[in-house]
Amino acid sequence: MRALTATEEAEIRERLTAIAPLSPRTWAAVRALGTRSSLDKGGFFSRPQEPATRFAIVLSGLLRHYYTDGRGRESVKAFRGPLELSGPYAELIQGRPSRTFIEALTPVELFVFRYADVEAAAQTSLELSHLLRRFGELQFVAKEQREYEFLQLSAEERYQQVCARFPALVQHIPQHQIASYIGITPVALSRIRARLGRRR
Amino acid sequence: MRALTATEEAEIRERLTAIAPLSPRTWAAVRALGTRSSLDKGGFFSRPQEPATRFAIVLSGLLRHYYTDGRGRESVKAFRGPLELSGPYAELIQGRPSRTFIEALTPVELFVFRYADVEAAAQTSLELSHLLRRFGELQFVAKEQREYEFLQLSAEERYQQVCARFPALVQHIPQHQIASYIGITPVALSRIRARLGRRR
DNA sequence: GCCCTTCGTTAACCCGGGTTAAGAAGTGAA
DNA sequence: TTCACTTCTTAACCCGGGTTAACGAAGGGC
Repeated sequence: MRALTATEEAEIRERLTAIAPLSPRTWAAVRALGTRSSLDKGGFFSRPQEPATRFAIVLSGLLRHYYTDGRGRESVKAFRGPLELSGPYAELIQGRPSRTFIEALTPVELFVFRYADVEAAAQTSLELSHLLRRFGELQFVAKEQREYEFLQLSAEERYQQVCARFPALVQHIPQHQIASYIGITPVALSRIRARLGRRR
Repeated sequence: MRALTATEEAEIRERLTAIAPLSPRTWAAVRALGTRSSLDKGGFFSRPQEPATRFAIVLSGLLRHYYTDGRGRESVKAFRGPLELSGPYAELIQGRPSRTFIEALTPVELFVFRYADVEAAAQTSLELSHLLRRFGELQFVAKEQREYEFLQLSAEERYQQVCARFPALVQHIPQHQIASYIGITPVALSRIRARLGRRR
């Protein structure tokens, strides 16, 4: 378990500062709470039934958040890449066991926090409390954006949004996972792609 | 503009306390920031283009959050009833102009806050900061639940969820607004209801 | 009373996406 | 190399929901 490189530290700090102001003291406290950790491709950062206790900042690699229904059908909630935050957030908030798989799509390096530690620190730090709040708010905005896409966009339009927003992702991720992310089957996505290809 | 009744005060306080702990001092500060206000049926608490500056606790009545796309098609994001919070939350958070209509479906009594006031107060109050955080987290959980419903439930199942969760609402709200809430057309909802009726 | 609007229902037709199945191409392991 | 597995594509068929239109019922305003 290596320490953070100077570059990684700077990146994380900048990332957090973009969410909310972060004094040197608070940053030092946050940094001390995290530990570096890695996952092999195919490994899991979270699985259903496990207690939800940790979240992480992605240092490198790509993760996928998903769950399965009773009949084993997967639904992809999100993909997370470098400097994004990953974890079973809804379950952490609610103090419930995890219901979501978080899987490494590539080898992944993480900077991991125990949620309870951060929460405890936020009890005495306005800055940290504010950071947690801003973080929750951003998560909310992202979900509302997704709600908008389901309410007002067709599957084809949702696919084009994904292509526009995460061009790198579309290259490197199995297509059926993108289909699941936009709420359709792999076959349907294949047809959409054929349609778009023909049309151009 | 009347003051809050003792009952209303107690209800609001209990409601906020259920979100996060609230000392007498903090409660007094919060209460002092709000003002009572009312809307006639059909009135708007928020409209697109307006600056997003306020949110409110519903004292009585029913509100509907929705937006329209370019072609005037409405999509309902949420319904809000007594003791729930209403406001263009995503826009408040982001400091952007409102994009959502918030319409009174019945005459409505509100206890209104200016978001900037509450934010400012949270700069010096850990308790208030925590309250805002918990509030954002709950909003997030609600949206994630909605994402789940779009990803894994059919329109018919989504309708049954609504019936189970908001039985009162289904009685009193125009059906086409419920259709919009679950992401289908009024005609489709009518067919689903006919199907369900036949089946039982 | 009347008109007008809103709301819900039903029917006909179309189309997008689900389902199943088959096959092609690529990848990895034995 | 061969076999197995995954991924993607295409086709055929079905079904749910969108669209349009017509109709009836309910409610408000005059």
